[in-house]
Parts: sequence; C-alpha cells; structure tokens
Amino acid sequence: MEADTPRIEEYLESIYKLQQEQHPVSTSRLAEHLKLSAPSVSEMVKKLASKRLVNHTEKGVCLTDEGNKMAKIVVRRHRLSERLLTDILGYKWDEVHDEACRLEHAISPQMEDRIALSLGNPKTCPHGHPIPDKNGVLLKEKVRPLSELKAKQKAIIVNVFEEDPKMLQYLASLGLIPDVSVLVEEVAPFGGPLIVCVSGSRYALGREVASKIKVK
Amino acid sequence: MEADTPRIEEYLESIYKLQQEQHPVSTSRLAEHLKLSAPSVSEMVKKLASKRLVNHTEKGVCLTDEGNKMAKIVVRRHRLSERLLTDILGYKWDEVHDEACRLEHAISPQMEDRIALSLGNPKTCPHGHPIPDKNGVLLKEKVRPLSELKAKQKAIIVNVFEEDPKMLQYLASLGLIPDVSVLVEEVAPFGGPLIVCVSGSRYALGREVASKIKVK
DNA sequence: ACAATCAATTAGGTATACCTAATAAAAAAA
DNA sequence: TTTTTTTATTAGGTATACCTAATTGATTGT
Ligand SMILES: [Mn+2]
Ligand SMILES: [Mn+2]
Ligand SMILES: [Mn+2]
Ligand SMILES: [Mn+2]
Repeated sequence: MEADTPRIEEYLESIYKLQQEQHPVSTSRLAEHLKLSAPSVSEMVKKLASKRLVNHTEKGVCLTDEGNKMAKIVVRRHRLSERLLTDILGYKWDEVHDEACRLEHAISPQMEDRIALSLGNPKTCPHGHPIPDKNGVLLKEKVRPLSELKAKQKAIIVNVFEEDPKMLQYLASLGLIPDVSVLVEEVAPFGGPLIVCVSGSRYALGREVASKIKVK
Repeated sequence: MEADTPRIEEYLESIYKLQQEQHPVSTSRLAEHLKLSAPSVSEMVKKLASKRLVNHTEKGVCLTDEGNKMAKIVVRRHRLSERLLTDILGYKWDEVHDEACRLEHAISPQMEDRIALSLGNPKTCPHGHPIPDKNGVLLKEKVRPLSELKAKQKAIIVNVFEEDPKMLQYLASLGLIPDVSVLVEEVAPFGGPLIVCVSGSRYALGREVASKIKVK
C-alpha cells in the first residue's frame, strides 16, 4: 500500500464526478475532463487499477469500494474548501472551483475536521452538492433537471451541476441558486426555452442551461 | 521564464529563513533544513541559480532580488495561513507550521488578499514573525534573544524562533508567547539557566530555550 | 606537512507524470 | 460488407525532483 499523490486524488475525483452521468467512465471522457492526453490517462488508469482503486473493464473505468472511499474524502475536502472560501473568505460561488481544486490536496484530516466544525458542519457546498460526512455517508436528494418540468410546475433548486464561472455568474445574476423556488411558466416547443419565474422576475432559459439546474 | 513549482517555493522559503541566521547559506545547512540529501540540494541550487533566483558563490547561496521577492510571497502566504488556522479554525500555535507549509503552495494571489482582508490585515503570524505586505515590505523590529538579558531586566516577547511543536507547547504552557512581558530575575553563571518571571509565575529557563525567544 | 574530517559536487540511477506518433480494436456510416 | 471514424493502447521520449556511491576540494588537528 503506497502513498496517494495529489494526482491520484485528482483522477479519483474526476472519475467520481463523471460516474454520476455515465456509469463506467470512458478513458476519453476522463482525459477530456482532466484536460490530459488519452495515453496519459490510459497509463494512469492502469496504475489506479494496480492499486485496486478502480476496475478497468471493456466498458470503462469504475471506482472500487476503496477508490470510492478515497474519492469521497477528496470530494468532502473540495466542498468544505468551497464553503470556507464563500462563507469565511467572502468568495462568490463562481470563483471557488479552481481554488478548491488546489486546496483539497493540501488539507489534512485534522484541517478537514476543523473546517467542518468552524462552519457548523455544512451539509452542502455553495452549489448545493452534498458534503460527504467523515464516514463517507452522503445524503443525496432525489432531483431532476429543471428542463424536465412541465408548464405551471413549481420546484425548489437543489443544486447546479456546472462549474464554469461565466455560467455560474449568469445563474446567480438571475437568482438561480440553491434553495430558491422556481415556477415554470411555459415551455416552448421543439426544444425551445423555458420561461421561468424566480423571485418575482421572469426569464427565458435555454434547455441546455435548464438541464444543469437540478430541482426537487 | 518558466513556471515556479512548489519545490522551488520551498527552497526559496528555506533559504530566506536560514539567511536570517547565517548570511550566505551553505548547501549542507539547506539540505539539513529541507531534510534532503546534499546532492539533491546541490542540483536544485544549480537550477535556482540558472533561473536567477539565487547567487551561488564559494561562500554559499544567497537570494537575488528576484528570489527574495518570491521568497517573501511564500513567507506571506505561510504566515497568513498560520493566522487563518489559529484565528479562524481554532488551531493552537504548535499545530500550524506543517499545515501552513503545505497550504502556502495552494494559495493564489486572490486567496492571499482575501485571507488578509478577512483577518484584518494581521501584522504577524502566531509566533510573532512579521507578515510581509503585498509589496514585500516587512517591518522587522529590532530584537535580541531573551538569553542576552541581564538580571533585573524586563522586556516584551516579540517572537519565538522555533517551530518544533513540543517546544512551542512548552513555551505556551509557561505563557511565553508574543506580547507578553518578562522579567529576568536572575541569570545563573557558566551558561546556566535564567530565572524569569512571567505573568506572576517564576520559571527556570535553559539558555538554549531562552535564545529562541526574541524580545524588545 | 600530512592525515583526518567535513563540504560540495559529479556520476549514475529511480519514480512520477506528462507528451506525441503509431497502431490496434471497436463502432458507426456508407 | 467495406470503409471511415472514434476510442484505447503501445512505444518511445521528456522534465522534475529525488536518491546512493564515489570523487574532489577545503579546513583543521597534530
Ligand atoms: Mn484538485
Ligand atoms: Mn461545489
Ligand atoms: Mn511549504
Ligand atoms: Mn509562524
């Protein structure tokens, strides 16, 4: 059992994330997400497999129990870092992803505990994603994309599956943030936009954008 | 001009620190401080010299202006991290060095600003060392080691030049922390201990220990 | 003055994590 | 079915940052 490096953490975190969309993750998707060449990823996946952190089948890559456990630790540190950045250091939600992605690898178990304690054990990151607890337990709410709602339906935003700063800024400017209530006034046909009503204002939202917003 | 890595930062920070004791820093001293082999350091110093971050003469290694500037950025981040850890996350002063030594490399200029702002632009780290400002300006107080005081002299602790957790715990248990007033009651001859009076209590302090405590 | 000691470098080697170019295998299109 | 495209891997190579062993150079004690 060897030490785990920041890079291994990064791979596990990416695989964890991509698994939520598409279960066995393809090498190419992983390479794209990590912004690395396919051969680099291919090679590293082999190493992860040899450390029993992933299973590598024809279908793609899946985290093992051990890999999943490690990934959740990294995710916990990432999301706690984000909360530290927003709640204590005054960052906006569109500024935290990259910072947290560096910080997460410099956080010890003790610091993890201290941050959680100082923040009052937050349950989610600023984007609404659940923070796994110390034991890796994660309460995942049942959600669906806003884009699936029908006209006249109302829902509450749970989280935003997006990390592009521009997009997050845009969403925040419309007030589309977790815990906010949204009413879909109408849905344009042929994949057209949704007209949504949020805190008294009315906006047209593209389907693509709406699909990133998860509601309950 | 290439990117600077965490390792380069680490070397610069060490050289900066060691320069305060002994001006041109020897390779061996640097190796000892970084806990690396002499050849590794020899090699890296060559790289630092080729990047014009240090001058390497027969006497030893000195930071160039450019190297000094970079070192002070790292020192600023280190000391701000320490303050974040103690003031916001509730760490004790003996627990912060190693954590800060990892964190400092994961802190962006923006985060540096935010931490400083959130903490009210602190002037020193928890051990009393000055935090360089954004422009690298550093107000260094004129101090001398507590061990140089004569009997009946009184002084105020400015900082503690020590990072060993055990020693810091010990000092804190005696109340020997920055800004505290100390009276030297007597000085035993032949390099013997100092009897000091601090916040109402009387303690015997070894010379070695007392020399780490800088007072004004 | 000369041997012993200490300091620094050279030589040669390892592990990690990335790359491009070439190739093989699988899936999709024609 | 055959061709084209996409996906994944192999082959070969680079940069970084470490190591031990051997060597050279300088300092010091006798
Ligand atoms: Mn990361
Ligand atoms: Mn988040
Ligand atoms: Mn460091
Ligand atoms: Mn300090």
